[in-house]
Amino acid sequence: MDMRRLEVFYHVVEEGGFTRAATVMNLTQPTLSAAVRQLEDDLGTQLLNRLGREVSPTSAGRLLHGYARRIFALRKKAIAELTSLRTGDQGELLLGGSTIPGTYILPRLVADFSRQHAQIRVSLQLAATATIVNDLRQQRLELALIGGEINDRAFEVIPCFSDELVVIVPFDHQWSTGASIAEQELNNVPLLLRERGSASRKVLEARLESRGVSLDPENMVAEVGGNEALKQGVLAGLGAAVISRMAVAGELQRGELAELQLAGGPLQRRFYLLHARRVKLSVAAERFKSLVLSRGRTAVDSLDK
Amino acid sequence: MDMRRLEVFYHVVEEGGFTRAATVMNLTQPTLSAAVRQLEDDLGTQLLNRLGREVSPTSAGRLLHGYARRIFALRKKAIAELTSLRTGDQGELLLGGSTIPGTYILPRLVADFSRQHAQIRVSLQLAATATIVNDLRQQRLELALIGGEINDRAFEVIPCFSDELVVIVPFDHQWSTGASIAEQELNNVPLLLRERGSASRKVLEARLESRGVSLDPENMVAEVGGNEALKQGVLAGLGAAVISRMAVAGELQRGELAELQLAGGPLQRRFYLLHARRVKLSVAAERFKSLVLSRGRTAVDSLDK
DNA sequence: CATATCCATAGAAAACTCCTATATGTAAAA
DNA sequence: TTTTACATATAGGAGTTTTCTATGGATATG
Repeated sequence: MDMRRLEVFYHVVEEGGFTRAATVMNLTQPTLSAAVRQLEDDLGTQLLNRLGREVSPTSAGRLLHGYARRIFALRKKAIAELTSLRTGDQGELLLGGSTIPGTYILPRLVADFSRQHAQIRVSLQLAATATIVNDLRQQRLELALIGGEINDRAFEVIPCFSDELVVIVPFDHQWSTGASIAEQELNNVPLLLRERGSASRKVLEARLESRGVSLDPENMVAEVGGNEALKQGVLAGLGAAVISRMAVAGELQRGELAELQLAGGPLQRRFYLLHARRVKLSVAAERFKSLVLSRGRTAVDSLDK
Repeated sequence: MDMRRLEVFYHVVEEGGFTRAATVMNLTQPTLSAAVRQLEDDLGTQLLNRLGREVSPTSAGRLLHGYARRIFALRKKAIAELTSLRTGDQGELLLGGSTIPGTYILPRLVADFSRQHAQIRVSLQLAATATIVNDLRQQRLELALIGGEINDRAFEVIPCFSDELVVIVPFDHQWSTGASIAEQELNNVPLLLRERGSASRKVLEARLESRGVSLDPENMVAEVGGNEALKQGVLAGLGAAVISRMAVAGELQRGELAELQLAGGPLQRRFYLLHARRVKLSVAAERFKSLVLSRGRTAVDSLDK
């Protein structure tokens, strides 16, 4: 069943005649005549009773007209929704975040964004960097902010926001009065570490390597699979740890944990905003990207110096 | 938004690629490429992300695909319903009947028809002949069985079924023993009549006129607007009446009323099956028409002799 | 009975659809 | 990295379809 002809038929019924319908559709009457006849041939059913003055649908015609109305209403609605999606009035935004940015950075950005774009549903998935990247590739996510570095030309990667890893000890630790320690001294105390492969641990190891120090396995009290658990371990007095400042900002301020300066200077790390290069961003995602960059770009620029 | 292109887009998403969709649609891949591109231009929105290996919809594309699925499902359903309507498997039949045929003939026919075509909803409207004819003209009814004669080439009129008007008197009436009376004798007893213009009255007046008799207004006890009321009047002993045999068959059999033979022979009248000539009958109506004619045609043939 | 109005038909012009051939790009294999 | 396989994009032309103009036929109205 040809949709164009169905549309002609629909208008003919709606206007109660070929000539009137032709006017509405900006076509000529013979065109509509032919279209309806072809539709009737196609369906093998007479759809209209042609009376002299006007035209009325047969029972088959009434049935079909009901369907046609629903079909063209759907089309109209689809166009309207596409338009409002194109102008960014509504839509869905699927975000991903690795642990630190997903916990301490994105929630605030999402809140601000949602306030400005109440019609856009935002979903934020927290997961390991590798999972996030995979979901981006399969388009289960559109945009993500992660901690690990990505070297894949399939993704557009924009450095964005930064974080400092700090050495923390319990507030009553022997070092808690010392303002600064050398990197090698980390081997002199029980140390809690994140798991091998985590971004935090990579940054720490890179710093130690540049100083010619390697971690003494004897000192590792625990390998912990999460920043919160790591923090709890230090709070419990198990030892020292290197952790994102964002994760312990509260505890440091309240004096529950003490912070030490590393001799080699602050341990900086970057976060990265990324999305699949070939997937066109939705208007919503484009807007969120702008928001993230306007907030997080300046912080990175200072790191580059 | 062109429906043909929407259909192409729908299949491309459904099959996950242009080439596969082209195979399914019996078209070539460049055709689909062009169609989707034109659809995207038309809507001003990118609908598909063309990755190297395969193709996936953008968020706009997913939205549109949902609508497309519903639209084409509706079309499919419409075709299915039209087909079952064309083969007469289901549908609606709007019948009309004037008093006598609508009360004493059509109900039985409708019952038989419904038993054979359980899927077809039948509605039967009883009304005066003029109302029925008007409803046929406006297509509120498809087919009707009436008593009055119609002279309008807009209708196909088929004589069908017949009825006899009989003279009835109360069972204890002075005439109730007499087997036959002359027409002019009707003026010698109180007479109940149907209203002027009713088909029954026209038939009676025509017979009297052919005998050179006219009704004596003095004798008319009542002009009654309905056969049932007329019958009750005679049963109550108000006088004699001329009425359809069908309306009093039970009373005659039970001896509650007595029947007289007119000297001029039985007063026959015909019924007519009719429908608007220009309106194509539905399959259901066509079948009902056949049923009516097979039952009612023979009875009429005998009248023509 | 003439007139106005509406639908059907015929044939030609315009538009579009679809195809073939080819280019380009991507992902997996050598 | 280069090759191979596979997928989409592009260009131009053949074929079909759509649409138009002109005209004829049927019906209701004055």
